[in-house]
Amino acid sequence: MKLNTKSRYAVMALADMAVFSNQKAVSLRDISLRQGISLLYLEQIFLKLKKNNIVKSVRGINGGYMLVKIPKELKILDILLALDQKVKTIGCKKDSKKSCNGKSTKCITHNFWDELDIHINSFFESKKLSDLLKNKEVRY
Amino acid sequence: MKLNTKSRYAVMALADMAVFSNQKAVSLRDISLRQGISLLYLEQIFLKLKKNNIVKSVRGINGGYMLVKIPKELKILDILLALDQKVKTIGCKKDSKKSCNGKSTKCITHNFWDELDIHINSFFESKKLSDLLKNKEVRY
DNA sequence: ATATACCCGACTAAAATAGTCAAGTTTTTG
DNA sequence: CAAAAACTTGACTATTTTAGTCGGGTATAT
Repeated sequence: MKLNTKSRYAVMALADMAVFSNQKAVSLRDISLRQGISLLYLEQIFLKLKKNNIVKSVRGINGGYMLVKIPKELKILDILLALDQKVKTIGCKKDSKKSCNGKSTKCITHNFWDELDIHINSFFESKKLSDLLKNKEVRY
Repeated sequence: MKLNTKSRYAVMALADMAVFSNQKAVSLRDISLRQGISLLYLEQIFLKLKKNNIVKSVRGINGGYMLVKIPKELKILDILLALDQKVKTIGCKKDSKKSCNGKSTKCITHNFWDELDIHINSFFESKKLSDLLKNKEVRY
């Protein structure tokens, strides 16, 4: 039950941007240095964030990325969805051969997993990027 | 963000037992047939459930497994822990080279992941095996 | 006796993960 | 204009994890 590094790095990087951008574009190079994330990997991640309209890019020297929304309005869920990290704790398609068929005693647990997904989803839905920055233990 | 099949099958199998055992041991063969889970895989799963005192075994003909606790008292969390499915959504050890170090802006998000873990954990902690059986849509 | 069912460690194929690499394009600044 | 900074994109790959299987046990009811 792990979140993958792409999602984690995405959230870290966006939090970094929220802290360090002052209405200016933040370069991946800077994020890479501050957060210790491979630049090449960040590029891959930001490609998706851009496609999903989480960030916008500024090309050329002094370019970089900017948040499309203010941190207070950016849901963590939207970040995860941008990286295809659907919160679906089991892959139980109705008509797949490899999984339960929804009938009889098979999938007794079906509704339980749905509840779990809702529980987790609602957490990510309720949390905004700005919520991460309130953290007392963080030093800038 | 997926639960592995071992954990899922464990919960399914135990729910099956709760439904079909009448104070009698339930054989893995029966569970395997009803739930469509490989017998060999079930054996591996039940080995762990037994080691962690979730079930007890009865050997020989007419043998099988029995729940140690009644479904109302068996937490889903205990089942997951038996299969090493710790709810730890990121692997962020303090002194690992591969992860954040807890200092400075690195791991801005640290506390957030902790919160997430707590959120999910408390779900599994609050749910009992008996909660799965109330499901209207299940037909026996 | 013998069939049924638990016991247990080792093994493996396939998929997912966590990146890297190469070869660009765009834009600013000197 | 040239050069450098920084975004763009698809393809590639090593490692790890997952989802099992296999083989050879042991215990016990009938």
